[in-house]
Amino acid sequence: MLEIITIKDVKVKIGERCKALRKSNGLSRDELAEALDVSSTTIQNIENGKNATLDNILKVANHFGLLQSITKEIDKVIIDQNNISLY
Amino acid sequence: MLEIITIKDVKVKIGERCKALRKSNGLSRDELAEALDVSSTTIQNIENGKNATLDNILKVANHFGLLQSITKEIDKVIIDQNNISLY
DNA sequence: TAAATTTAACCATTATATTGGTAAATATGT
DNA sequence: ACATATTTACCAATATAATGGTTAAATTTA
Repeated sequence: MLEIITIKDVKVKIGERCKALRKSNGLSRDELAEALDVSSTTIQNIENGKNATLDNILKVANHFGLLQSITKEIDKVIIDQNNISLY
Repeated sequence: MLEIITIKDVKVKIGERCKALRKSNGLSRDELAEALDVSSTTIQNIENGKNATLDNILKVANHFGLLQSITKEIDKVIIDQNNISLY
């Protein structure tokens, strides 16, 4: 089963995750936007999978304490690359 | 040992990884830039941890076949969030 | 039901990432 | 040593993300 994942797919997935994190923390878009010092339109764009800056994506991640995890996962992605399966 | 990781740290790390991937594939910045249809300045900025768009970061990841891994890691980050340790 | 909140979609302006170019400094190879 | 390739750093122009605002739709709450 070959899953073709596109860049758009990843952006949409990141947006969904940001939205889920915001909801599970009981925040409105305005509240999160204010906490991150960005506009709520930017939050909206991120959540809808529009193109965004790495900085703002990481601001969201940081607000929910995910920077540490992300750092670890970046390292793991490299390891995965070295152990890639051809089948 | 409390490690305080900043947004800048993550951007620098991502840049280092992009550079390592490019090098290990024997590409110059110009070659990678042309392959991704972006300018070599953009590659330079990414590698130096400057702010960039999610789209261009994912273009690099996609070129080296990392989209699949990234997708999985996004899911994992959420799981990590739920199992977060307080100590 | 109505009222309040949140989300969505649009717009003009601002801020900034990207582009394409140049030139200088480093590194690599002959 | 030289020549080549790569990297780095700058710049003005362009493209686009971000902003702040409004309005409408959708959802939630009373």
